[in-house]
Amino acid sequence: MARDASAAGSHSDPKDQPAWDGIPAPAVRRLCLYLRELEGLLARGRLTVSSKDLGRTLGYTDAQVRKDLAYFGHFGQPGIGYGVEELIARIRGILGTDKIWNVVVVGAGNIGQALSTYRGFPKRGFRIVGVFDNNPAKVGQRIGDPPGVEILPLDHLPEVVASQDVRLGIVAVPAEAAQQVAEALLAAGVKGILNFAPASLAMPEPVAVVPVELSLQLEQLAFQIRARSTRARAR
Amino acid sequence: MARDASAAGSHSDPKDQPAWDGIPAPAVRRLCLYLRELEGLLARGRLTVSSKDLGRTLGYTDAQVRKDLAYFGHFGQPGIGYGVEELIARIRGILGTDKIWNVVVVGAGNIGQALSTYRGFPKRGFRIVGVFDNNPAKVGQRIGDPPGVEILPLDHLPEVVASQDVRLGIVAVPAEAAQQVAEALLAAGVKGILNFAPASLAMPEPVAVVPVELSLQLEQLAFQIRARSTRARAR
DNA sequence: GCTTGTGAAACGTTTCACAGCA
DNA sequence: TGCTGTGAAACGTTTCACAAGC
Repeated sequence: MARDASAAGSHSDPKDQPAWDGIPAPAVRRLCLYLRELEGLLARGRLTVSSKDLGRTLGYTDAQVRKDLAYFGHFGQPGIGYGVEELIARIRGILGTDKIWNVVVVGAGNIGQALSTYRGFPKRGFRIVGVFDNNPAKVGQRIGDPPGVEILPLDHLPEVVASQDVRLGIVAVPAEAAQQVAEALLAAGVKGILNFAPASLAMPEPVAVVPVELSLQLEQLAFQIRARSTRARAR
Repeated sequence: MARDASAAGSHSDPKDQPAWDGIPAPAVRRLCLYLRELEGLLARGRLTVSSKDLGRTLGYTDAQVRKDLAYFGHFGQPGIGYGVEELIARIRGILGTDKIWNVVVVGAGNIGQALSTYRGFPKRGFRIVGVFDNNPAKVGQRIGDPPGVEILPLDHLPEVVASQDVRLGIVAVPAEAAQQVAEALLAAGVKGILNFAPASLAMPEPVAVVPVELSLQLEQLAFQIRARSTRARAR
């Protein structure tokens, strides 16, 4: 199916798009998980790790781990394994998170505010440099404790995106406003959108959209649980 | 790879596990998206929809839509398409969201509180019936405006889960506490966990875990954007 | 005409199995 | 011996193409 710039919902999320440049999307996903695992190992003083050890806690086979890493180069030593510290640096380099990414959040409701102050982001190389909302009651307020970023009206978006080289945006507005907000982000020059709104965003190709709608996740969990209990009943 | 009850991180999320009862996980994911799309169509007064129309806005082919639906039965009429209202009911039945699911949230930090008051959940059949936190400063407070559920200490978890038939739990605590909290949920009888903590949860088979760590999503988006620009540069 | 449902082909990903190396 | 990296096989999912139905 064509996904050209004129197409309506290109909805290009990592689970749909099979691969970027020959790298399977699931492999990229796992890379992020390996990174988290490796950081834990490093904290515990581990110097090297085998593909088997790295995969075990995550529930993957050793072959899977090796294939995933081999897409990007030869990082391991036969008989030894992978150097924990080196592999962390390599994966960060692959993901691009060895440098800081500036991010804007649109929507200062509960979710937007929670994301804006989420401590996990800075730890991983993402910095929230702007929070936007058109609600006059919210504009001007500062988010967080201690107060941090000021909530700005949406028309300041282009300025902030341009001046701070922002490439990522988070949409945390109601479904009705989502498309419009996404278009504003696109126009401002953002290259990727994390979408928390319960709506499909129609975006032209150059913008990547990852839908993280929260109900969606619960729905899948619900199906999974029911499938299991049904299976159990069938036995 | 064996994923038996004794294995460490079984980490059984929908993108890893290829299928439940022969249904591909991606198909279930898309089912949730179709549902959202159909609700929009219903609101706009549409009575029937073809697989082509339903797929278009989401970026899927007509064949994909038909195959996904065909896993569960014959809902369409040749020459006509699918009845919007009927299909909504069918998909809800498949996902199990035609009935209300009670959910508990553990962790009353920013994310936990935002989730506890998220309006999208009740609309989709999920009701938050308990919020837990061991921080004495938080226990006893009521979340939301107007004030709703009271924050309870973790030792009330088993009682609430049992009395309200809770099958789903959301983990919104720091990484260090995540495994312990997950075990408490398991012990209380929860069947599925949505994990917002940046840690892999080791859970025995009967519990399904969906990791939704927020940094993970941004990391994948970052890789995607870089892959695109690299590709563009290579041309 | 248009649309569904579905076998069969095409495609992509994961697993296997082993050569090569520390 | 233990481990990586990798072709080849196995597996699963998506796309194609068309018979059957409205």
